[in-house]
Amino acid sequence: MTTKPKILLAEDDENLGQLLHTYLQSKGYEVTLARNGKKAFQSFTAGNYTFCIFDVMMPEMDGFTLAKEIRELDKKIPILFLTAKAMKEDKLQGFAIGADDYLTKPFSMEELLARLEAILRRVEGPSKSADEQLMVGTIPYEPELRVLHLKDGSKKLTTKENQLLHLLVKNEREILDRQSTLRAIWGDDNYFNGRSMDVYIAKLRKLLKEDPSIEIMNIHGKGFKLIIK
Amino acid sequence: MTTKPKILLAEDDENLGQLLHTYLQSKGYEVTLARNGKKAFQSFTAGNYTFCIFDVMMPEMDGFTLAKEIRELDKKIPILFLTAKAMKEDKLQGFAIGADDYLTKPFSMEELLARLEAILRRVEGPSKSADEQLMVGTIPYEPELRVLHLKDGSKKLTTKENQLLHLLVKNEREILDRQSTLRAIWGDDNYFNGRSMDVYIAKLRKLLKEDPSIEIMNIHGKGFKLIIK
DNA sequence: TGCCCCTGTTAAAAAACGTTAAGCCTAAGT
DNA sequence: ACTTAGGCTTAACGTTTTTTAACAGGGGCA
Repeated sequence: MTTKPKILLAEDDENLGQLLHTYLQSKGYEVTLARNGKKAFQSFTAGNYTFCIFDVMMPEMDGFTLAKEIRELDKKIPILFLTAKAMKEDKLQGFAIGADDYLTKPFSMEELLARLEAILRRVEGPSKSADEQLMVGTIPYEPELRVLHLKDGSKKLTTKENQLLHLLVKNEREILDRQSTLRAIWGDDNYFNGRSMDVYIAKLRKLLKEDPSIEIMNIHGKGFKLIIK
Repeated sequence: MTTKPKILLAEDDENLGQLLHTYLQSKGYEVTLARNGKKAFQSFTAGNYTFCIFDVMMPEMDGFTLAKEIRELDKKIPILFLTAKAMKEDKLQGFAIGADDYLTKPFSMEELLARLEAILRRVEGPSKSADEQLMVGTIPYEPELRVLHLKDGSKKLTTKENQLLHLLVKNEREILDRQSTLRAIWGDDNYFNGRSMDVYIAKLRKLLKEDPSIEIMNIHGKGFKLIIK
């Protein structure tokens, strides 16, 4: 099966819902967005889905109950939960085990995508590899292999260099928010991690200097933005 | 056709444990009985199981936590819980959704068997049973026999080499978390075991060098990742 | 203008990892 | 009991990666 996976997304928050919808679509998934559990359930029975993402807290029918109902119909479809931060540990535990995965709000899109793809990979077998070849300006870049193909030989990136560059590239022409980025890569946005990030921005700038049309622009007080002229 | 499924049974009650053990064996399963969660975890990492049955209440490490640790290493292995009757509803819910199934004590052997086989039937798919022949890049690898078929003869792996390689292979393209791995194979993630693991990574790298498309990549501060280019 | 906070950059310090070899333990054979 | 061999751990040393420090500009705003 090489068709793109169909994802059922149940999220009542308009903003987050739309955001996830467009993001996942841009990553090549076919997404159905349902505003509550009941609608989600209806969609589920109508369509042929390969993956579910449910917000736990929703009107009409919560993600919990929804999952239960769906498990009645399909015992093996992967379900990923989005849970509120305030959720109690012992409840979370329940999810952690049985749900295929769960994410605590707030989370980064990248994190969601990573988890999702990890699960899909397992379920579908190692048939397709996400071994994409991106371009940063004129420079070929393979994020999975952490390699940048510069004119004078290939440069292996370090973990952090790669994470940061990958984020920049995936969000080309969009502001990469300082705080979110720090939380995504460093786990915490304290002062020192911030400085560390600045150091890595400098490193990347130096690496990418070979193509003068590439610019990592600073948006004062906001973050960075990758621009290809 | 596959060989008989290997079941990991974790149950602290001697009587019930023995009973289930013999019963399941008589039904054609290969069963390993662990008396507590910690031992179960060790067994899990040592052997190649297709199914788990965990008592929720156990000394050392409860079935809950056990499942959580195991899910770090194998996202799709079916887990069936045995729960006490007195268990609270909302905790049960957690299980109900995510666990592949659960049984409330007391239950009949027949019931257990029925559920077990129901799950196995629907999971079956690409049956990854014992004595399978995996491929690491172009190198044939038999985890059960702990043998790697290199160009210049077969190499018998040591216990640790095999455990680590098996984990890497099962989690190809995914990060193998340092801590989880250490707990899984060494039982404890202290400094020295960490260094020991690094030594084994070096050994594996040397062994697998014959296929240059194989890379054991380090994710700084996180763990390792097996990548086949 | 002057001040403060944010960023740019380089270098030093610290932490994590890579690798080889020596030590230690255990189990098997004598 | 002695010896040997294999497997695992610890030590030692080298390298890489990341963080922290230090200093130098800049941007925005009173």
